[in-house]
Amino acid sequence: MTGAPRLNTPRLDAPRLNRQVCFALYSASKAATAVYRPMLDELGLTYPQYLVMLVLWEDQPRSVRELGEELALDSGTLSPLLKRLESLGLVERRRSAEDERRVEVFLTDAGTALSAKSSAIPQQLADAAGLSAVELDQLRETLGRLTAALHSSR
Amino acid sequence: MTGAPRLNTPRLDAPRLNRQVCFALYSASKAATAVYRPMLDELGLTYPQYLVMLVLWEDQPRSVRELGEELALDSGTLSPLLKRLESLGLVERRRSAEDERRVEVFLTDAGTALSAKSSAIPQQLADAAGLSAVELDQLRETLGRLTAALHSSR
DNA sequence: GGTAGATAAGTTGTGCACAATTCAATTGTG
DNA sequence: CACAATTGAATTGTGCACAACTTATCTACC
Repeated sequence: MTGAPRLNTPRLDAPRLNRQVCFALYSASKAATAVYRPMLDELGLTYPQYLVMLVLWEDQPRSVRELGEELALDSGTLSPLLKRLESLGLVERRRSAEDERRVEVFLTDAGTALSAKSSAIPQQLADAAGLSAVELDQLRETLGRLTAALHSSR
Repeated sequence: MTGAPRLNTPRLDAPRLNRQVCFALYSASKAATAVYRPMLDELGLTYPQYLVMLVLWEDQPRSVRELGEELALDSGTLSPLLKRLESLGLVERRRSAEDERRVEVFLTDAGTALSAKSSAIPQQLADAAGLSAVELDQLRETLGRLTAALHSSR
């Protein structure tokens, strides 16, 4: 491996490309939440609130810290969001008995029941995406590697 | 084309997959802006402000409406953002003489000069992304199709 | 030329997202 | 045991993002 670096693929304009990729990411993410919005409106949820409910539907209770790790959100975002979910009657927050610093988030019956109402949403999104299952899988994999690389670069 | 529908690729769990893709999108977008943040801090810009400057560096003046079309942002987001750029001394806003409904956004000398200081950012991002130029190109293309499909589904 | 409808920008209100700070509870160490 | 450092959650402040609304201007059509 000596000599001048030489790419075995056509040289692309990486900086401009990268800018386009970052904007494409920002743009696609906004477009996806815009498609979610009318569906989630019927549940009375925002997209971040829906993400929290998805985590809780998988396993509960979860502490605020655990939710934050799963979703990459800090307490500054989660604390008021969870208060809104609580005032909607979907979750309850209780101080942990073992460690009184921790706040455990539980689903209420209404919170558990909401899962059924949300079951059609993923398929609707998949339909709106206009990509094949294989493409979606590849996209998810690439985005996962990208996110990991971006995090490790800090 | 008769008979039961049959996919020529392994059946993947589209709903769960799709949920993962949407979260991966949301997550990657946040990770990218987090990598931008310390670089943009040195310019005194946020990521959305940087996007506006990128558009203006390409061609100016631009009306608020034109900026909104390029970036998919409405006046509720752009009006206060542009005021902040103006108070930073980077842009100027003037009512158009031909159409007094329009507000034209111009770069100041300081705004033009900032372009040079930002020139290293795209390459730094490309480095942090950890993907090849070909992968970035494919990602951009897929995201573009995804965004278009999501928009047309509304 | 007068008026209805469309368009451009701004304002208001709600809800993230995140940095920085605060406070209480817990853990580790001498 | 004491107490410094750490951890978990909440609070404060700034800046998007977007829906809904307001105001001013412009265009079309009569």
